Amino acid sequence: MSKAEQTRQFIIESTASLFNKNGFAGTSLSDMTKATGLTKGSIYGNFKNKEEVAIEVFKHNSGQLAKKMEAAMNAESSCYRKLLAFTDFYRNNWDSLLEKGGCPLLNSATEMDDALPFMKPTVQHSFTKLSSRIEKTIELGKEHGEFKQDVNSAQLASLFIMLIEGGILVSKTLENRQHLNQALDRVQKIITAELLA
Amino acid sequence: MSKAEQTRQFIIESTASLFNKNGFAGTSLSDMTKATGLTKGSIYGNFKNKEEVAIEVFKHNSGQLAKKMEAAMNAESSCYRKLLAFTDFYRNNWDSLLEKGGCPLLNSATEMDDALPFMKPTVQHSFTKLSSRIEKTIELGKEHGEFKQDVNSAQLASLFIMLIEGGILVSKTLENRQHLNQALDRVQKIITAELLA
DNA sequence: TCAAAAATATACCGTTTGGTATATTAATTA
DNA sequence: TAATTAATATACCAAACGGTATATTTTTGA
Repeated sequence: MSKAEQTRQFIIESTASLFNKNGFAGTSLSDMTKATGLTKGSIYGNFKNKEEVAIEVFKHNSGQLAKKMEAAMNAESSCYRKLLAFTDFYRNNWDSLLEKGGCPLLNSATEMDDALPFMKPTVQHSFTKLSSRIEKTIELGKEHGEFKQDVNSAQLASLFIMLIEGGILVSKTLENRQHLNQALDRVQKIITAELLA
Repeated sequence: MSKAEQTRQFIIESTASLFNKNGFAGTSLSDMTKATGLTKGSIYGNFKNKEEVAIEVFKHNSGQLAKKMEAAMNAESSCYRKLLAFTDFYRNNWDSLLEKGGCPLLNSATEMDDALPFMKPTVQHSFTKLSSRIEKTIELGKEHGEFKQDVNSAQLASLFIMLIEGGILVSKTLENRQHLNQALDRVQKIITAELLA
């Protein structure tokens, strides 16, 4: 990794929670120089502009989350337990998620859709990737005979994500993780009641 | 209504979708003067600062929504149908909600929690109010013998809101209202399957 | 180790930011 | 209708904004 690549990565990591917490409009270049200890010249030597940093930061934030989740799911063998690992992932990482400013998908999607057109494709892709990851797990479970054959995998995946993101929103807003836990319980209930063969 | 009160209301209404779409940090005073046709002097003659406008705009946005929803629910007599009116409210008003920049609770909650402490109590109150409105309808249904006695009203209300807000988020992000519709279908399914006596 | 290239810092640019003191206009009421 | 008060516009402020040209320092590879 060249020096420039190192610095790029350093800038991304140093401003990761800054952008996730305060958003694009709420994060200034002086915030970024403070967080990195670098100067504007250095940042602009490694990135085209603030937009590029924000996109890379979002990719980093959502990528880190996806990587951790992937590891948790891969540690399980059955598809049923993979899905449980998916829901438990949010239970087990709630505190660290809060520290970093919450779910980057939720945060960026909210600011992006009306105000940051340059972010839209990236955020959409991130959502689709998470959704299809769950969908494929359900599909595989169907092939293995673990799950019922007549369920709509895509719809269930989307439903789980809506429940969980809604749970994160309410729990964060009301500062009470019980709401998210209830949403996760409900997802697990749906898995056992409607998915298991 | 005095001239000042009229102007106050005019400023709030003129900047309502501006704040809902672009957020607090993404809305500048020049955006506000453009939207109102008024000058900074006039705005600051009627409001203490930008924060006060943002708070009043949020109250207006969420209040309008609550008022419409209240009307839809009050038009029904049975609690079961009141809850259906609640879910159908989002189906019937999706387009107009999109025009205005989406759900103000969702938008403000996301920007508020890490970046806008002055907004926190107001947004929290708005969430609680919506939740207790649903909770009370369920409680009333229990009293009337419409609903099962052993359900947890507060938990169900919170669950419905999480599902719907998550549905709004995903539908808006992926520009496909099917997701929200599915979330609403699920809420209605829960009502008939778990709530109806 | 030394020159070429790459990375970082400095110092600046014009513009916009949120906010305010004061002047002007419009509304109210005696 | 005239005097008073209230509402709005004008003109300004210092600070911060995103961004850049250039100088300086570090890496890098020969």
